Amino acid sequence: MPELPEVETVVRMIRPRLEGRAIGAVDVRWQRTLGGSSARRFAQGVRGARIRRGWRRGKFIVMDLARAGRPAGWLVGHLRMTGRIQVESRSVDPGPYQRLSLGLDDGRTMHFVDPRKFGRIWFTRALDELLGPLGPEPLSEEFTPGWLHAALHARRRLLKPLLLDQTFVAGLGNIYSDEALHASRLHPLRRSDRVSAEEAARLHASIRSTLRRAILREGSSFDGFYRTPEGQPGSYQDEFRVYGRAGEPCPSCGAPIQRIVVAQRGTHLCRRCQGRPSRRRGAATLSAR
DNA sequence: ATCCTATCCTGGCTGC
DNA sequence: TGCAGCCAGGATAGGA
Repeated sequence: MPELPEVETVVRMIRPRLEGRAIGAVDVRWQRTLGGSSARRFAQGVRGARIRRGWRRGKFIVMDLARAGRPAGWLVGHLRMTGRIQVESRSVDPGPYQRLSLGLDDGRTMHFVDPRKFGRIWFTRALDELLGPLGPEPLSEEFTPGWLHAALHARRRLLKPLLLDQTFVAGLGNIYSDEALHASRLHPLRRSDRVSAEEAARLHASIRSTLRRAILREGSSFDGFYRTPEGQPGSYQDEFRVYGRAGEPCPSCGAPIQRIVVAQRGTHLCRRCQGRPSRRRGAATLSAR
């Protein structure tokens, strides 16, 4: 699923094809891709605008738009689970899952393709309404071990759902949360306010190294969905230590990887390496789906 | 404050 | 072979 490393890869690849281009024809094939906005309003916002710069915030793809050299709102995309962005010459058929297409002034077309229809593309003049709630970028200078420790103690949440919460830290999803927790030897059911400064520092380092390594590998592909805009799979799935490896031996200690369900998400861990969950009042949130 | 469930969606899988 | 039913998952809304 596209998480921070996949979205970063997409942005790096589409930037050179989109920056400087002006948007022409707007073709909306699935209304709800626009997230409630009307096709007319969307088209008015983007048609004729020029893309100045493309960048990433969390799992959002952001394109600064301009008209006559002046800022004119933003084109924002979120791939959710199965969204893809392809920039192709006009003759290339985007296939049956085409949801939205934007003509470009170099004769090419940017397609948003999304089998499961969860992805969204917005035009907005108030970028902060979309990005404002996000927590810090985990690869930014703002994200420090000290900040993480304090932030963990400001909440009383289980680690796994907290890492998935985009208002806590932006960009982690199910895969990289599991991988980072394993690398830091912390159980996904540990309570955030009971994590020591040393453990928080470990988690901080693990989140960063996992994401950086995954970016180098252009993300993870394993279910046929995620592909780079070049159409190539990423390769970080070859380095998964726990995700999707239930029953296989832990690469650190050899004990079998377990799969539990936390916050409705498949969660993978090594019980030997990652210790025990924090004791909670009442029964645990552990259910075997 | 935090948790849980349902919702949005479809392709792929399981089991009959 | 065909088909019903379940499952995955990011984000969010609403209820407990």
